[in-house]
Amino acid sequence: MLSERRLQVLRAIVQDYVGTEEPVGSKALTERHNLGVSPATVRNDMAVLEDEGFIAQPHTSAGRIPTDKGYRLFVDKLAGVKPMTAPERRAIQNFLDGAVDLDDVVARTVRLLAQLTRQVAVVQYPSLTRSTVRHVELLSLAPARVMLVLITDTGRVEQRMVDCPAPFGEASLADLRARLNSRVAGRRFADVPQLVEDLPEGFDVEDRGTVSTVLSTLLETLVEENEERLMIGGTANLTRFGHDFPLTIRPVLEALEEQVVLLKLLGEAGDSGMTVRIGHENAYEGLNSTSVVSVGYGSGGEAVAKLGVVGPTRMDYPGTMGAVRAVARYVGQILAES
Amino acid sequence: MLSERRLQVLRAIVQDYVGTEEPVGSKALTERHNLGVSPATVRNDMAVLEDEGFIAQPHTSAGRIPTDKGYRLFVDKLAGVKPMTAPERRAIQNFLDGAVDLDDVVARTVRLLAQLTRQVAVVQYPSLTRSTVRHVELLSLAPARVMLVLITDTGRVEQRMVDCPAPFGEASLADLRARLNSRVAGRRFADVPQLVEDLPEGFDVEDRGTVSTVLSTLLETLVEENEERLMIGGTANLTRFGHDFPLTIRPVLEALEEQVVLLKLLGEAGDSGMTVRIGHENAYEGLNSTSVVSVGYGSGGEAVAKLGVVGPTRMDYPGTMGAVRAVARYVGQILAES
DNA sequence: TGCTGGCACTCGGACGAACAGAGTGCCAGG
DNA sequence: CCTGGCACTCTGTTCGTCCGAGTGCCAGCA
Repeated sequence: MLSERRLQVLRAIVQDYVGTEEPVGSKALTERHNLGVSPATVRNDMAVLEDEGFIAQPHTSAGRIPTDKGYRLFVDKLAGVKPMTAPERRAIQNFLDGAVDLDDVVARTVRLLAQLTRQVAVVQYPSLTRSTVRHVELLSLAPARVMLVLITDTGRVEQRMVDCPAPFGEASLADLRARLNSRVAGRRFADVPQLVEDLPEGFDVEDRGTVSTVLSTLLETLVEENEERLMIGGTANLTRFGHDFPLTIRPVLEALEEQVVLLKLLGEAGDSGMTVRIGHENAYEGLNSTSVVSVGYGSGGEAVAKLGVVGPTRMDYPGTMGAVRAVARYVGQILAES
Repeated sequence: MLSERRLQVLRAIVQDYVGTEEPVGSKALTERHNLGVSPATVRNDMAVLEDEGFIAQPHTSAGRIPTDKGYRLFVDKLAGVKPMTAPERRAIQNFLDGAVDLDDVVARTVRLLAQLTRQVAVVQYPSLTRSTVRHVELLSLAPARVMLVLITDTGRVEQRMVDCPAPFGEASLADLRARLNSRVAGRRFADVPQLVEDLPEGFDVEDRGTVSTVLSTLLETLVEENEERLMIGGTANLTRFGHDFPLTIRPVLEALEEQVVLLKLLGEAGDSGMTVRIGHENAYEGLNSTSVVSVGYGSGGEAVAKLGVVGPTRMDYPGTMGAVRAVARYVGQILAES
């Protein structure tokens, strides 16, 4: 176990490095933080911290920088979550309150997060499978052509075209619409498959094919692959990283373009509470020099999706965590109201 | 007027510079292109081209690079549009055919364009005001709460919550839905305002307030500001630009984040045919060292939106234009089918 | 046992000189 | 009007030198 002072030294190193972006030496440390001991003592502590793997030197005769392990300890034990100030909270609320629909909420959230944290923001759309059905609408566009529109309690809307095997009358359509809604309205999407399983049986033989087609299209839209969407923003903040660019920024941009990667990233994060994944803790290689701070958000107590930011491992963790938490909270409120 | 050979020299300079990313000198030119004259002659031609402002040298004793004006001449007079090969065309079609809904079409188009051109792709959603109404749906969520869902012929769906001034019965809602659709279905969005103007008059006094509220919400969604959406992709390609990064890439990323800027950019482009804006021809300062190739696309003969790519002025114009044109064509087809 | 001041050592980054190479402009001759 | 030749100008690179920051270690002190 590390002594109290050594932890303080580590904390000081992280804070200074995050601020200056430069390796920090023993002398500078004692000057900026009054640790009450001499540089020599700090050097000894640093040697220990280095042995333990919490810090490293880029080369002999340079200062130390925290390792991923060092950041991990910092986040877990040494730093709290810095709460937003009252004006900041007010600004968040005002900004989000102006949204007109779900797309707008998500877009605003992304911008907000990016601005607050000065990093790349990622916001997942509310998951379909974890939402409840508000309404299913069926529209007849042509005798054998139906449009299926799904609306969730979080305001998300999905639509699909369905080509029917046989013409389908207006009356049958109204019938199907009514029966479908009475079964699934207000229920969780995850339960829909069981709820509609035996629905075709109540219909005339000639309509059953169409009913089944409609239902299977409905179920398809719930498949994981289609259901997850997300929005990102603040990529311009990547240019603040370091000045060793292309190598750093390239794989990050690539990762951000691959929604699959991002979704996996968010998926791996814990389901409740805030998750911080530091450097190599991220499975995806391109993100090995970045940290991801994410948290679930939802209209009720339950999380319907996640949001977070991606930034350099050298980031202001307390501030970032505070911003992420605050934004998630307000987005949840907004969704609950709509 | 420039002699034929001088134009050839300019063409060669553009081609070589695009290929190598390095200033091209007289000797290298005569070696790679058989112009049939000596380097000295080419030098004289270059001096003329430089006087006319088509090329420039970064510093004395370096080769020449094309100026914006040079690229302009190249695009207008010296280069055609390089058509896609048959396999490429097939790949485009296959890739786009798999889309399940409009979001998917747009998302796939962005990816495709980014891959084909290895640049940043921008795709605008079909404009509301230029589309026609397929259906307007009204759903009662609570006694005084209605959800408005707009569906266009291009598959775009918009929804809004409406808080009614008074409770609104299921019967009145059905009535409104029917009357509204009979008036606007199949009509252009741009005409909707006039078409619904006198609609409240047909209703009972107590319902008129609600009807007006619903209608004004409907009209709001058609306002320019909300109606334009777009998607971008391929930002990772920015890292291929030059190696003088941060300065170049930063403002571009910032511009791309600002949808307003992009929309304006696309808006300025000509309405029909392909538009190429080179370097300083772009009004937005951050894009002064980039070129934008854009073209309208649409389900019929008429353009409902635009798509294009943003890349360095030093880009393969014929290839890029070919890809943009081909993709626009196929997207139009897909939209017409759905 | 733990802290401190002192000291020799290492290494990277900055600075400057010298150099090679690419490319130009100009000129005289075909 | 084209060509070969020539002197000139710049840039980028390489190499050596120097400086400073920072370290590790050690002996002394509480």
